[in-house]
Amino acid sequence: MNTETDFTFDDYIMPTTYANSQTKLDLDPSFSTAYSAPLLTTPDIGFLPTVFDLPDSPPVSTPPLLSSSATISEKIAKVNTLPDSFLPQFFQYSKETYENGHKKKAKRMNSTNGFNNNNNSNSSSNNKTSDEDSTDEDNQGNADDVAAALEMRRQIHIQSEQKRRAQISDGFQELRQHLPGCINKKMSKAALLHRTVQHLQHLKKNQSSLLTELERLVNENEQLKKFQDSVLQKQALERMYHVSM
DNA sequence: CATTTCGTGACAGAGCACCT
DNA sequence: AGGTGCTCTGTCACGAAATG
Repeated sequence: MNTETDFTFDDYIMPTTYANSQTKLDLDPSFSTAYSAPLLTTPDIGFLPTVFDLPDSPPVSTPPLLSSSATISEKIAKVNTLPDSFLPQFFQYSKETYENGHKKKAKRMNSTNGFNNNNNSNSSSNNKTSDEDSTDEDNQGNADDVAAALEMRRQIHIQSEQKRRAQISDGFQELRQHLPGCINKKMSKAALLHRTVQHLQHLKKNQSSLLTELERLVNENEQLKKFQDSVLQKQALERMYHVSM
């Protein structure tokens, strides 16, 4: 399990199928490493840490248990909080825009200056021609320049719109990849969005039931631990009684 | 025929230059 | 310093064309 700061998208989305419990719950590291004893497998729960370790050997020093309320609350908060490493994916485009800001500004300045310079050169040429009286050729040249500028602006606008649509399409394609049953399946964008909402609701429901089950197991483990302690205490007293006899 | 793709105009926001 | 005008960029909505 990754640390809280090293969180990936896959870690964030909890697995949907736990029925065949070959996949064990990915709990807190302290939980899985604390119990080196083999795990009891139960048909409904899937796994259960063994707390019954009752040979004559002295009681094993058990690591600190998960405190039911605090840890569960922490789990819930963790699951419902976006990890930092996930956030840049949302702001990727803005970040690129920010990082390229200076380049774009410079480019813009160059283009505007170039355009203005052209205009200035044109105006200067106009001044020259104004001395010689304006001719149809100059008017035609200005008209051509304006038309070229408009055409360039139009092409830029078209490319900008194409880029934007490509980003949207990529987003839908990526979304499709993450939705079970939607890969390589023909589905309209509206249906895809609807399916996404359904899937999110399903994940939230699964998450809720898993956290409930986790809480139940932690409580059960605490009860078993108390029972283990009482049994060990009883055994110790009986040993003392037999020795003194 | 529903859906997607594409070009286009309109608009908002940001940045810059120029003017007062 | 603040106002103004201009340009650029990104976004949205619309209609037409293309697609399956």
